[in-house]
Amino acid sequence: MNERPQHLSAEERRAATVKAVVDLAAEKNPAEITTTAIADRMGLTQGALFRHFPTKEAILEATMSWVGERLLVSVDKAAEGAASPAAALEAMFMTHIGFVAKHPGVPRMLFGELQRSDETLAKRMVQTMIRQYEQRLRRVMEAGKAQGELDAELDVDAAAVLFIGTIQGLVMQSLLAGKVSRIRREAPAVFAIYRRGIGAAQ
Amino acid sequence: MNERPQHLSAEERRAATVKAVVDLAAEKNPAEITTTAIADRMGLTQGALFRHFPTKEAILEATMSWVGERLLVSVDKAAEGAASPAAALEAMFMTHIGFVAKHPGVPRMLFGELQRSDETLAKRMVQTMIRQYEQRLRRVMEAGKAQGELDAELDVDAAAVLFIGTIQGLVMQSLLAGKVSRIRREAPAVFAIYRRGIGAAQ
DNA sequence: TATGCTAGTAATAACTTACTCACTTCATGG
DNA sequence: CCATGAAGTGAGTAAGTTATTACTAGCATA
Repeated sequence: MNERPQHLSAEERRAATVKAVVDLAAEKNPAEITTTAIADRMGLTQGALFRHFPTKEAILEATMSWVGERLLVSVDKAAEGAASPAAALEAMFMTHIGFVAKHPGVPRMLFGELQRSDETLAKRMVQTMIRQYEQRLRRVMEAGKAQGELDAELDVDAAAVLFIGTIQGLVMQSLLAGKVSRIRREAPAVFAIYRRGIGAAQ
Repeated sequence: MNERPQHLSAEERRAATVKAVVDLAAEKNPAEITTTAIADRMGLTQGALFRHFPTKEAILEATMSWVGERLLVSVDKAAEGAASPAAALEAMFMTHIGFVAKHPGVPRMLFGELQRSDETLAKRMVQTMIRQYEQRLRRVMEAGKAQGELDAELDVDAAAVLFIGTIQGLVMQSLLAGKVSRIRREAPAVFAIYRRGIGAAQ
């Protein structure tokens, strides 16, 4: 669990902390991630964390920032290379699923953060991120409608909600089964139904 | 917050406790529901709770049991009265959404329970409940396939996952917006897309 | 090599949590 | 009407939480 501590620069240490949080979230309830657990994972004493972050909140903020950037960037990149709006949606979906399969703790943390009753910065960061994500989805879908690939009557707001729900459903399934591997295997079939729901009539 | 305490029978007190937990979950992070918060809500001292439940875990188990019964029964009843498999699915969906709108804390608690790393009884109860739910969905969908109302090629496992994800997406949206009212308004449009995804080709 | 700075330690303060228990209050049947 | 058992009180405990701080180890460079 804990190796011998090594001197890292402040920047490296902050990055290592974020990585530790993301890793821990994959293994246990994000609500149970204590500063002690983070420090143990890094082979550090608990107090040392507060050399680099003023509060635990700040650790969560840094983690949300990391997640937001990585996820949006990779999803954007996937959409860019696609030949059509529908292909872009599928690429976004599969990239997102790949990200989640690689970092299973991420969707749990996001959902957990959204549940918090107090209005923290970390929570607002998650809200902003999801809204940006939805905006991207709506844009692609509007393009799909315009060129006739998607249903002309499609309610893009509802479709964006369902897109995210589709992923959430797969995450829930992986929690049920206790293993993340299923998520990758089941994703195509689930997306196929979604794709059919938004597509133009045959 | 707390009224004057009244003497209740053990059975009534246990029921009141479950209700307090469900209510609290609607307002705050389920992870933050402490025994003190529950007792306060009931106008009781914290120690009194342990006259009726041996542990906090037992309180959660009782709550999960309450949720499971109520949800499954009302969904079953909705499906029974439907004219066709597709109508049954829609009735189940709308009933489920109605339940969630009435008890917004419920889906959060279920998800939170699934996230727990330790194998508690409450967690296993949630797993069992969702599996039963999926089984009912699959049965209705198979009937829909058989009579040609649903796509003959439909992957019912994936469709069941997506059904639950559809609800989960709406819950997430209500967390984003901070109000539950939206969920009822947006549900029909989201279900319409889902319905289209599983329906027979035109 | 000496010096100054940064990272890390370890003890602990301040607080919260679930749970316990000796005692008190209540309500109801003989 | 009062004895008795159940429900409730409130003070307490042990364990665990974030955060603070006096001190130490390690690195870079003048």
